[in-house]
Amino acid sequence: MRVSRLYAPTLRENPAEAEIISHQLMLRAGMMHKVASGIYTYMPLGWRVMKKIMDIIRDEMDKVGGQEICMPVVQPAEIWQESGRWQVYGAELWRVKDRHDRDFCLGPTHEELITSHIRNDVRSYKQLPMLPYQIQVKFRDERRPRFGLMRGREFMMKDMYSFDRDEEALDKTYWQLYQAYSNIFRRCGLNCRPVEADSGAIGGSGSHEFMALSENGESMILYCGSCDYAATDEIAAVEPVGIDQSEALSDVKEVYTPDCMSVDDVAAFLRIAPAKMVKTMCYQADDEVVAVLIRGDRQINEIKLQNILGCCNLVFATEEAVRAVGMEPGFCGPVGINKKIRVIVDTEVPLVVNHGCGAHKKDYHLMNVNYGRDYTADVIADIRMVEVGDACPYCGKPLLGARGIEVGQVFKLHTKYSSALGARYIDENSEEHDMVMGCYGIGVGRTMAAVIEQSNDQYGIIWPMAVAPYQVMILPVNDKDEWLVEQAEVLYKELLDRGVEVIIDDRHERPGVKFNDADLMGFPLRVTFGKKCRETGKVEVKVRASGEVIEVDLVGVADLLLDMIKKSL
RNA sequence: CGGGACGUAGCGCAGUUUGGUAGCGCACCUGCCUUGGGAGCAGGGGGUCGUAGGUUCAAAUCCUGUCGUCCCGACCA
Repeated sequence: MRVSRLYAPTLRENPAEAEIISHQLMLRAGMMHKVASGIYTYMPLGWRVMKKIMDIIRDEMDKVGGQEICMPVVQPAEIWQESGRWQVYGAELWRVKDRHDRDFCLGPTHEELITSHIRNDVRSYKQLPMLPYQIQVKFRDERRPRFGLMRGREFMMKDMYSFDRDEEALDKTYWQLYQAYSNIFRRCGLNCRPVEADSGAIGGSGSHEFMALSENGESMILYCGSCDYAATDEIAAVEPVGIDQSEALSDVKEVYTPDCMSVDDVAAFLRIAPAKMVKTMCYQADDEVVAVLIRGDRQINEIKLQNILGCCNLVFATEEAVRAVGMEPGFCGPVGINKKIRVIVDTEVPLVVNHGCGAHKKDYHLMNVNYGRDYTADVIADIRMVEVGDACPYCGKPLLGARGIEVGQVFKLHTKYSSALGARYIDENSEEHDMVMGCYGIGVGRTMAAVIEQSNDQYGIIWPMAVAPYQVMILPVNDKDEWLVEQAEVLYKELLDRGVEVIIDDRHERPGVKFNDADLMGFPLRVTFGKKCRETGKVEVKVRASGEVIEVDLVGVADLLLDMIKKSL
């Protein structure tokens, strides 16, 4: 490629809309254009990177027995109604109608569709496992698209679905994909960490997210510095910590606490630590109101809570709903609570001796309350949001925190979709079983953005060799020097012939402009043809990542470049 | 969906308070000059001021509606 012909409108200044570095650099390097909020055109440089990432993915998918297919973007409503997700999926599901007023949607994911194919095509255990995958555009009408490709409404995603005969086989497939994912992100040059994750609305249990570590990540992860444990803050398990456990139980005392609605108010008013309080929060879980108890200084993890309750909708109960079950908003407590209300208690609460809590009465709290003596729970469970410094659930060492970009996720779906859509097979004994499924996604654009987040400097992008849009840039400093230009052109042709992805900056520009664009676009290797070449026959090879400059004889520079490329792949 | 801000040339912005010929920098085109880190000089092209309506002799500027975009929050395979 010649830069004079390259369709890559570079910008000297950052567009105002871009907040994070990857978004800014992609726009400045002319890799993409915004079309609408969360919808982008990939320009030639951006698309070359996308294709390289996709090829790495294909290679690893094929290695584990995957077979690439391509399913449509538009899907009929029927299969979504069959799985029940037509109702469950909210406004994020982009619904459209055809000219006959029939319902369709733009696929946000393809479990329904692939399962409907497999149920028709696969009947016998002899055909399992089956591992179809695709790299396809997905649509999710996000409430708030953000950060360029990081969270778009239209985005490129690889999704594989596995169909196995039983849990044991699924487990094997799952860990093969887990390993394949580790390979993919390593080959893309990402510093990536798999973490235990919630399986979310897609259902099922057993999931890992692959997190590219980055300050700009949208997810919080907790990990242990001493062992392998790592999890998202959504599910990270925590060990309960006791408070004043040697203290003797005291008698319950009612105290007047005017205008003290929050834990902090009460704790300040009574001069006790918030950790000595227990707060009672009321949630609307589908049709039921539940009371949830947690230590005053802790936060409830609503994902853990929802998983324990097994409900679809979990929201904070309205004041009316709270009053309707006989409680006083702001002064809720577990003692003497309406017996019809389920009480969920965090594992730490029974370990707080002589704690404070609401008295069920406006402007009053109770002191010296104790679990077991004064009240009981329907469920005791870990429903607490993890905090940095909490003990690792495996080895007890303090957990560390980091932010991450979720670039991939592997799920065990079990039989959620196969049973809903009737994907069954016949075993050796002529018995029919639901297939056991898994699904495995990778955000391609997000992976590209994550690479840039992790690999850039003040001058621009620093592409790892494996995903660079071009491996080598040839840069003749002075285009008036015909001899010099000719030497550069000879090398350009030789590299092309030898299969190197090479680009030559043949523009009539001053050197500074060329150097800056080369740095911005981030090509891993740069060969500079300058005065030195005429005087000594040497050119400069500059390594973008390290800044290292090697002076080499023009003769043999192609061999050197091929060698350097090979070593960095 | 709640809160905040912004829509003026491809990009970054000024002009709006106090209505009166639409501007600056970058980019682009021509010429000269320059060629190892976004040079200089001279000339030039490009904008229904998001959009619809209203007030006014006169609207980028004031009023109303509407659309879009971004940020914070809520939400999220």
